[in-house]
Amino acid sequence: MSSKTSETRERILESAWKLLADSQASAVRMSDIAKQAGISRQAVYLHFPTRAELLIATTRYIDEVKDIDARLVKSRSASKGLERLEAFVEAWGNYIPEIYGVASAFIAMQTRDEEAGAAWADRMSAVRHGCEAAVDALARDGRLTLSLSTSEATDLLLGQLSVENWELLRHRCGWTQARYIDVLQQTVRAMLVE
Amino acid sequence: MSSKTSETRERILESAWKLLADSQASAVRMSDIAKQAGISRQAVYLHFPTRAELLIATTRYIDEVKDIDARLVKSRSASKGLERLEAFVEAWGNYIPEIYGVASAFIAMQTRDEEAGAAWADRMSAVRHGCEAAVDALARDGRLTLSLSTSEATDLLLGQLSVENWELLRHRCGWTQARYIDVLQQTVRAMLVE
DNA sequence: TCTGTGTCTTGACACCGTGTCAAGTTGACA
DNA sequence: TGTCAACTTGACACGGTGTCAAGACACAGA
Repeated sequence: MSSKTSETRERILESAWKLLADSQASAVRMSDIAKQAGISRQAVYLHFPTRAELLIATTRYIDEVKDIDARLVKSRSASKGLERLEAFVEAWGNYIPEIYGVASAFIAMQTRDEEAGAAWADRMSAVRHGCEAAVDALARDGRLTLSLSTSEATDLLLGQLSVENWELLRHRCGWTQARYIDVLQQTVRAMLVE
Repeated sequence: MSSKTSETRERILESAWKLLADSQASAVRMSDIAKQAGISRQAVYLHFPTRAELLIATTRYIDEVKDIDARLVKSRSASKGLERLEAFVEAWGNYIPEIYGVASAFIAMQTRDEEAGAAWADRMSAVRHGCEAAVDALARDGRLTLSLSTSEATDLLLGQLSVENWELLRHRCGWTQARYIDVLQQTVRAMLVE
């Protein structure tokens, strides 16, 4: 029964999401996810061939449920570069908490697992495109800092908006989410805008 | 024979350093290090109880050989805050390549290994002190951006000077080391200096 | 020269997590 | 009633860390 299949599949994805969200990411094992979903460990492998593929499917699932595209509309439709940049920082910066669990599982995994590394790199390249679009819009307005090429500015922005930087400020340094967004907008503006 | 002991110990540290420097950090196993040092895997455990302790000892060894303290003298002796900040960015930014191998082994390990996590956090707190000193000097000169507290400015600087950010720019984005230093000095100045 | 001690070797093993395999159960549907 | 797909149980291989025991070897001091 295909509805039964996708029901179980969804329960696995929900379980993975939940566990990754509240525990230390890489401490979540396949058996934990199975237990949470109320099925056997082997049943998980009937739906997802490897841990990496399960993580990949989980991010896609979150993107769907949390509607990443809708969050980016405001940024995409901004007419001025500066406006676009600030909307992008806000949208992505507020999306990081949603995916942080899965993200840190990927980050922990990417050193040992080729597939996970590729999947995460792919995801980051999508973020990079967002950064690039904002930087390009800024350059078109003639407001990009002169000493930076658009590609360098994009790289810097990507680093600023990295999950690792978010983790540092929010978790290790105890910033609030609101302050994180505020300061990042201000910082990025100081860095990139003439 | 204590001279023999420390000779082997040093050979292990050298081997760990070399392997971590040229391969993907977390792919380096205890047995690889043993082979490189020309001894058995078990002999490594006679000198270092765990992989984490070996990594810790390796960073200390590198600090000694590469004389981290000497590199920070210029920054510490700067009279103006801005001068201190730039010297610090240069010193630490140029030190990262030396320790990158071990650093990424720590970063990969910290999620699963409590001890490694603590050791790396400890190391980072030393860097934070350096950041803090630069920020304080800036504040004393009245040149710290008004919208930031000194602790926030310190956190931002730490993020900017993180190994993860260095890796992003140098490895994933292909920046040269010289450009990395240049741009970072400029960026950090734009972010923090009034 | 004998003996003790510290360093290292070989080889075995426990543990943990991932992924595989085989045989059996259950429930829905024709 | 028989078939098929989804799931279960239980076993196992693999790779990496860390432990343990028995023995080789060299060098010290009596």
